[in-house]
Amino acid sequence: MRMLQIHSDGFGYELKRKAIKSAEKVESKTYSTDDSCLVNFIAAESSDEKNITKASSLTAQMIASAAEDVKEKNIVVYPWVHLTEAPAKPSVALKMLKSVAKILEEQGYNVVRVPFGWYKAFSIHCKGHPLAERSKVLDVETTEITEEEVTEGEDLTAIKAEEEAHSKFYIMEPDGSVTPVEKFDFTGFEELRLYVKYETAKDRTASEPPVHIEYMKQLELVDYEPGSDAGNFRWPPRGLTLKRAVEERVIKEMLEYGAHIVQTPLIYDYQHPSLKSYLQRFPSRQYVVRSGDRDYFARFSACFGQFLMISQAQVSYRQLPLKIFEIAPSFRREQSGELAGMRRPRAFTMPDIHEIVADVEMAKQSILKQLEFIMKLHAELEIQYEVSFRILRSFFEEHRDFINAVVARVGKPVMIEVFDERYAYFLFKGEWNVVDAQKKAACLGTCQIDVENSQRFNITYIGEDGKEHYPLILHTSPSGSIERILYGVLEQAHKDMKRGKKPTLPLWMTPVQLRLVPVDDSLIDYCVELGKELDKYGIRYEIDDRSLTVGKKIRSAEKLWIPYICVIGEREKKSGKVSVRRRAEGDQVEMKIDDVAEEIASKTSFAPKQQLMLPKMITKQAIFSREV
RNA sequence: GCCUCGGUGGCUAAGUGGUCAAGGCGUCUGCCUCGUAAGCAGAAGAUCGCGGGUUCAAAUCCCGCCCGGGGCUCCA
Repeated sequence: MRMLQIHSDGFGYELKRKAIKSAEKVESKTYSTDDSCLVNFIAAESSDEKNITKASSLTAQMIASAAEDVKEKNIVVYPWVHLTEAPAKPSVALKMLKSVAKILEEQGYNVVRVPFGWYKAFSIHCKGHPLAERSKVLDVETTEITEEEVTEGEDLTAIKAEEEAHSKFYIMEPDGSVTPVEKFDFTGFEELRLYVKYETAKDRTASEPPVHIEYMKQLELVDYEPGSDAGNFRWPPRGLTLKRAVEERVIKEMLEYGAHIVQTPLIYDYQHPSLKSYLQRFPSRQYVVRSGDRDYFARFSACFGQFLMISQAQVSYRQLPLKIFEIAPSFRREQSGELAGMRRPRAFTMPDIHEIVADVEMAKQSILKQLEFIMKLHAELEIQYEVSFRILRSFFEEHRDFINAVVARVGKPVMIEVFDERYAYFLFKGEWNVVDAQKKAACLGTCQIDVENSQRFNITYIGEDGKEHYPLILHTSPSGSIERILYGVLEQAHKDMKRGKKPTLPLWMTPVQLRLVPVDDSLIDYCVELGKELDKYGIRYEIDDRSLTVGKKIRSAEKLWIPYICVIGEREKKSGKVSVRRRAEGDQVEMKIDDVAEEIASKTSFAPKQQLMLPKMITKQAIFSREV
């Protein structure tokens, strides 16, 4: 906000014509007074948009203080955009000026607010005393520091630092060579080209909706819930089956990695000292939960719950690296315009592991180990992904061998962002991204070296010397949120379809792996018998017991992308085999039911057995959003 | 949050001021007992997102709100 203040003998204006479409409606086009008044020409700036309330109240404060100095009760608030080169949007400016006027009125001043959005003539007569002409500049953020009560350790400079930090983008190849992105030959790396373009040029135009949204409804996986807040989804049984299958898969991997599995609360106290400080890092995007006369926020990640838990645990150097894992919902109240299906919801399920390490050396070793499960899980998603690393320049230069080893393990060219000043809690961050049909990118897995939060949350371990030490913390999501995974696999299915392949979901997570299709009603009982064999292998199947033609039943199963469709008639009952349509192979073969089960089981042996979470008989299943 | 486009039975979708709001899918009933992507016939199902306004008359025009898509911004 910028402001020119004139203490004047009298003031008048006349509206000439509208300067902008959204000019305020007015009753009278002229105003004039001979009374003494303090005229404030005010320009709202784009920086004020970050916190209009604060900007308004500080501006009002400045005016009141100036009015106090010259003992003036009459105030004129005059919108004058020409004071700044970075004006706020008109709507914001108007909101702010209205708010300033209101605050001053409440304090007992006589306020005249000059209409917004008009070309005006005005007359003024400056009193000419030493305090009669003054100008003020308000920076919402820096002023906030001096005006607000700030507890020790709070770091308000971070957000600003992030804006000002400047960084360079490179492509790093598995052999360790580094090329600035603008000089790299992307031939053969089309998705990496798109990803880099998205990250650096910030080209974000899309005309079509994200393709996964259509599929998520048709396949009856997940759907909007108009009765909830935007970005909070409902999961019908097919989708829930998939979600659980993925969750259980990640949990299994984390247990094998040696993690402690925990669960922590969903809501947290705004007033808790560590959390208060942590929240200063981030814009206010929290869901607020009112309980009694106190406010809590719904967690936006699993970090604090785990940090608070570890900070009160007994940890010895003998247990390092110590691994804590949790998978549970998190909530971020993103701006409504940012929401986009499963790419960006407001409620999501995030697998989150925190690894406590003694020092940078141990951190590097652990990262190399984490890379193994991150790479493995992403491979199991059967999606194309692009990897990037964001690294503090000093760390990049001092640990070049480590960076080389990391990129070599990824095994293909990656994007590297090297930044000069640390703008967040990490000095090293890896991201595994998908690029979708809209040419937009979103991050799945991530791993970060956090050098800040052990102090903030007072997390310590007892070293060999018997003394307390602050560790480093590795923040890692082995797979990204379940919602993002679904987004990734559906977008991948779309890419496959464009290349002429039938779209599929990975066999281990697809809700129904096999459907038994009897050619007529008399064979339903036999299908139930066959189902018992499938149960022995933990195969997820259902039986199409509807009275439909075989063609119709096949079509129905194909529309749901069911990977194995088994047709059963008298012939099969006699031969003891079933006729199998295999989606991935695109063929039709005669097999014994045990062999089909064996095949599915062996292709999915790495995943825990997951039950299908609805009745097996299709006539007993409600229709939520599938077509047939 | 701002800008912009949209919302019509469970799904899809025609209708842009004037009779009982078209069709398709699905659902239900009956027939057919069926061999690898849509068998036949009939029936039920809609306060046209919600609220207000303009008009003799509103799904249709205007205002506000809710939900969704896209853009800006943002992405801990």
